[in-house]
Amino acid sequence: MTSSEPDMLKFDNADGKPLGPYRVKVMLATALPFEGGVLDYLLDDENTPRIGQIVIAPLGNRSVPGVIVGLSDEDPMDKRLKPLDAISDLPDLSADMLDTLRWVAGWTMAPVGAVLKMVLPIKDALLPPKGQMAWRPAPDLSLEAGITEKRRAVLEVLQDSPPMTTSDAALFTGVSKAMITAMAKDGLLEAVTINPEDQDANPILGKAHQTPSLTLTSAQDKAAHAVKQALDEGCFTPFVLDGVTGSGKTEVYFEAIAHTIAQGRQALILLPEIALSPAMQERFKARFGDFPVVWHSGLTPHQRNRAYRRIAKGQAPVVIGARSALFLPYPNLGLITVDEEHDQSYKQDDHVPYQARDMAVMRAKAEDIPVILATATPSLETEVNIDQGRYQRLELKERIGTAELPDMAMIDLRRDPPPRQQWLAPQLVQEIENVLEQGKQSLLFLNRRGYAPLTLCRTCGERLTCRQCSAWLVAHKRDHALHCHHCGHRTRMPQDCPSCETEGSLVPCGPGVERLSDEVKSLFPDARQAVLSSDLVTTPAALAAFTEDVLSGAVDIIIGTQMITKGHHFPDLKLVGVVDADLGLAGGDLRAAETTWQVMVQVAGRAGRSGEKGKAVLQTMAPETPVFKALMAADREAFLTAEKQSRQIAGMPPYGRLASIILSGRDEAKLRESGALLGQNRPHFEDVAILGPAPAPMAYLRGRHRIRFLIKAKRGVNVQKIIADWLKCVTLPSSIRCQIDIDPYHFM
DNA sequence: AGCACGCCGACT
DNA sequence: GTCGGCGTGCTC
Repeated sequence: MTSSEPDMLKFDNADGKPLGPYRVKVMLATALPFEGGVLDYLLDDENTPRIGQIVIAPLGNRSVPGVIVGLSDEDPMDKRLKPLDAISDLPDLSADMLDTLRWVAGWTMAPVGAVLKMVLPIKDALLPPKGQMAWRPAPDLSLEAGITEKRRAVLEVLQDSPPMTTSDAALFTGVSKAMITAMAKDGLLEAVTINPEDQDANPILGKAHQTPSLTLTSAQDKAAHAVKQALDEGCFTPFVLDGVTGSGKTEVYFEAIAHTIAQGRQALILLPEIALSPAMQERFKARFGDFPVVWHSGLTPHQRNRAYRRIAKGQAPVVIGARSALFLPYPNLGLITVDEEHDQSYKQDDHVPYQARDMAVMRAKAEDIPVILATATPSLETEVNIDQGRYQRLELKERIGTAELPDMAMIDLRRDPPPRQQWLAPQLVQEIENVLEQGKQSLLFLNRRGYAPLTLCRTCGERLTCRQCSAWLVAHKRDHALHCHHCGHRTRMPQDCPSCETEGSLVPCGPGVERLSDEVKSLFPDARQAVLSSDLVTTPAALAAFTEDVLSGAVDIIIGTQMITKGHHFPDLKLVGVVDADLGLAGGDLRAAETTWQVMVQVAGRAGRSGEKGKAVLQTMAPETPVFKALMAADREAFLTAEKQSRQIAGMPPYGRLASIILSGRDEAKLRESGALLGQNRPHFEDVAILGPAPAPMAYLRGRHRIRFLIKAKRGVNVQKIIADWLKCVTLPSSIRCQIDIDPYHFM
């Protein structure tokens, strides 16, 4: 092996004969607690090990994906060593990719194996699919021989097509599967093996970049040009594509993607899960002539397998995916786009708590490629990165066509309150009435699923809470049940108070979209309404039906949760009412003001996109709040400046650093003990404040009590190191779980 | 983290 | 008499 092939392990001896068998070090794609998540395995001398090679290894009684990270210098003849189960046919992970994984693990303080699991999420997809049995007409067949018309028709179809499986043949020729097998038995058909992946061998969109691009506005063209230049230079450049709804951001990044395809490289588009609608895919197809490969949690195992192998083999030029698509092993990544960059769902706490937007920038840096963060309302973190010269802003100021931003108005709920048990102020009701008379559409935005967020007992004051969590149970009218939005627990709505047993004493408090729907029905009995929430619209088909109803004008009043803010275009929308603008401001959430601002700009952007000026009305108890003042003045700069200042003064991200440690356990006393132990051993640094132990935001979740420490540090501090050193000096009982979250989003 | 082994309660 | 709870321990 020459030094120009650094990934190839040195394994030859002086005679040039392989030194086998090998004892290889394999990083396993599962969260193992010990050093590096690496175990040794036996590789027979039939195979030549390479660093980055994807394998499947036995572990206990299971079999898990892994990647070869080196050769062990210990004894390869060790009896305890297990041989690898299989070696993948997929391209190796690059050294850069392995470095990125280790970096992500270090940053998130997650085991590397947990990060590798995001790269190798499905074991089955690492090996080629089994060949399928298919049929074609027997070669020396004479059609004259007395066969039935039906059989002759089947043969004619199969003559002109590639071999088909039994069920495909039956489907395409319109006969039963039994007929196909009977024909095979009679020697009319010949069995051949087909590889189900053959049809994927030629990448789709092979000629996509030749599709004539749309006419871009000068601002769009300028933005697209900047990204194309970075693509040509082939270097890491983070862009922020900043433009209001309707300014044509999608066309710009589509243009950059076309350029990436033309370079023969892969492009990845990350979207918030919910925005992965068929509508987005259609839009893509309209531009590129074919559908992209999609990646999200709703795929069937077969679809996942197929998408994964196409991605890993470089046969998917464009991938549109949710955050989990970020760490897939693209062999030839050329561009990453993070759409709706500000969307907080990019930061999620599943197995590895990471901020997908930031990791996308890291990945782009490791791959030395450009990355586009697209948004109408940049997150504060992104704004600061622009200020400090790390990101380059591409501004799309012009709004396409003649549509203008809506007029903004505020309703002070203290001066103009709605009647008891109602949530629409008289002024808003009047506005809806006017719009109805014009035959246009209104949208009411309320970010609360269900019927009522709280049920309480009129007699004893009991508030119904989840027994597994400490959260309020949300009443849902549709199924007459109480739902816990934290753990998914459901119970039938009780008749009597579970605490004092008074009959019929329970009353729903506050509005959810279902209750708002009732109110609209009683106020406007003749108006046609549609509700969009994740409880009622659960499938892509239902979402498509909803969209169709709105677009065809079969709906007068739309009621929606946050789901409504993602990527729909309703041209007849004249009015947007934000029912409770204060919702996002309640509680001590760091990003509450930012979220409220973003949601309002997004929702307001829905109104009046087709030429006429729309109107956005916000109902609030606190019109003097700076967020609302800035919004009314349409003064984005004033809002951002105020928000940056308050974060800077508080030493909060992005000016300071935050981390949280959550300890959880079923035994509350034991948990307290562990909390106290950790608290006693806290380190003391000048630039670091460690708060806690305190009850975690969800003090009781899924049957586990939770306490939390919050680490607040100055910007340059290595919090990961501090936490690692701190945890090293205590041993927690195994029944206590310890979760670390770097830059947590929920910590009220 | 999984997953098995292993010892104590409510049920076909 | 079993199914099933989660405590403990191991994975090359």
